[in-house]
Amino acid sequence: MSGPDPARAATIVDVARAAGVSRQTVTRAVHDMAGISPATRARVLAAARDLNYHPSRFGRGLVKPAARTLGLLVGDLTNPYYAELASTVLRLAAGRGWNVVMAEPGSAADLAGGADAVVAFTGVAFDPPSPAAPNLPVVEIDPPRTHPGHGRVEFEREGATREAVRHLLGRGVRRPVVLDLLGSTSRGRAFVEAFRAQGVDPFVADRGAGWDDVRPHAPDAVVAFNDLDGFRLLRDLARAGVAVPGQVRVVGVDGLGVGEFVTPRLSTLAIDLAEVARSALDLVVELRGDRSTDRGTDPVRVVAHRFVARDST
Amino acid sequence: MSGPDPARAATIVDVARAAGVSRQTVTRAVHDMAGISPATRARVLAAARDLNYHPSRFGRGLVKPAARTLGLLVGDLTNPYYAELASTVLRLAAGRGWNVVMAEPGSAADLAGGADAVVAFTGVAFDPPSPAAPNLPVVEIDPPRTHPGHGRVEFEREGATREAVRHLLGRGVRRPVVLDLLGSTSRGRAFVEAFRAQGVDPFVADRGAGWDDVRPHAPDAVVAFNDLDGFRLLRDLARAGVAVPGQVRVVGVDGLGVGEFVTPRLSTLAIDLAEVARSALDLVVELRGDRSTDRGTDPVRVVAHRFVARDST
DNA sequence: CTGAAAGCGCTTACAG
DNA sequence: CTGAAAGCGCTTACAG
Repeated sequence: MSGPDPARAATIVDVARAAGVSRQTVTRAVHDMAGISPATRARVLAAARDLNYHPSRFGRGLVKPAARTLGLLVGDLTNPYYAELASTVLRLAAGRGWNVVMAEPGSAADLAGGADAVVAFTGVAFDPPSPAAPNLPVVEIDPPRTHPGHGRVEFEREGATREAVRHLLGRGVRRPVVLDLLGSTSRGRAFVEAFRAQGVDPFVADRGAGWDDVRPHAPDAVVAFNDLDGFRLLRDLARAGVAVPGQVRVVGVDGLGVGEFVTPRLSTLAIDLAEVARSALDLVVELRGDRSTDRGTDPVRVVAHRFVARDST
Repeated sequence: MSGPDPARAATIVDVARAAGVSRQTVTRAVHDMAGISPATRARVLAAARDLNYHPSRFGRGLVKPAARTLGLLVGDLTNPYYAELASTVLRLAAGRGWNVVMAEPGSAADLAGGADAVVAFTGVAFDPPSPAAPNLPVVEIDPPRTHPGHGRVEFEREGATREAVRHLLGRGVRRPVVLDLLGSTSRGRAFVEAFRAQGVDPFVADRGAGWDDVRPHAPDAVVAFNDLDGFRLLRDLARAGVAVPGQVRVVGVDGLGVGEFVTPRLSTLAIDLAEVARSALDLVVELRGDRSTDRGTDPVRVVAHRFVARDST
């Protein structure tokens, strides 16, 4: 009684043996192909069931054209900003016949192993396991620093930031506070510079600062790090009995759709995430085709923010 | 001059030939293994670069243990409800060593081909390509109907719904409107039954109905189809100058975190999506191990909603 | 440090 | 209607 090792997963050969047929007859049954008698098909399918047979993706992929797989590394899906980008990428990728394997930062290593190309949008730099995945096309969205060989979708913030600043100044703002990550990100720097260019020196506090931390500076405007932070600030101001935009004006960054539903509706720097997704996928295709000669300059696309004035300013 | 077909992607053999070495030496170079001279490694890597060589996931997967792949089919990621579930599944799956390939409904066919198991959470039933993926473990979350052989995570709504109804009735509600998908879903039916059990017959309108459509019924409460719809309704009521909860009380369904930030804060039926995700992954594991004998009853987990009373009721 | 051989699990012609 | 053979692209022992 030396049957097949039960610890080992059943293969097509096990099924063939159990059904008393050849391997290709199993293939025919499983794929519902022509040229097989109903009786044989039933017998094979029963054997497959009994053995809990799962066809191997790898064996199959090796021998017939399979969908390309795009690795999508995306910061916290819980933030609608990332979720919306992911949603668009999913739709676009499906349209182009790609599968998408997703991960949030931390499980990046596996991602590179299972993907034919990677798009990363996390706020931190992405370093693929270099030699194990040679020539892996990587596109980073709004990366904190450039990485030679990677494609980039860059965000143009200056124009919209200047517009937001003009908007605030035109409404009498003189004591703005900019909330930014310690160490300062490009979004925070853009606001600080735009204010200074207009002769106003903003106070910069850490992103984590709440209204209580900021209040001593007697601000008449606060630039939140992103919309989600802006929502929280709006709530805290309401609780503290501070009128928005009457006493304090608030601006967010990201352009979340739900900003329409908070009170007051949050003004924000929005970006077209569908365009971002489209640009990223274009770059992936471009990088794949690259013969890796003349890689003098890395491919780049630029997408611009726009200022959306709602009720909070 | 009959070089390799340029249309065909380069394989390990092409690289070996170009570098003048054997296949396994290419493997050594690419995986940064010991037992290869620096000079050889450099030569191989250069050849890989020149030929734009991408190792085949399939060839590799066939021969060494690879991460399992979970297919996650999820309705519109743009809804934070689905996004939060996806986020949890991603985290949990990564912790268990699984990759996750995601899709939104429509590209389901490819999903089944590239995954070792599927979790579906879409609001519609999921039908995998049956014979081509025999024994594919499938778990559906809150499916509209049962499918023999599929695992299910079911939502228990009755308790929380009764609680919400008691809450409303206790505040004087007598003319509630329930917004539901035409054809009625379990969430809508649960509300209707709970109201009737208390001697109140609610008016049922289609989910798409706006405040203008509902107003003629002079409702003193509206049960929205989900939180997102509830946000919209809240906005429309504010514009129409209707006081919430003073004149009309509003309840949502889903328990979105952002419900904390709209005005008034939206009362809702919440569900612990982390628990839902955990249950689904447990079922996947259970189904994979199943020897497909004694499949008398399909595995099921039940997760209960709870009523979260905020300011809109 | 390097290579010849075997084999992973499947499908695609081809023969009968 | 069914099966024997070849081959997809890779890695893992094993030999030198």
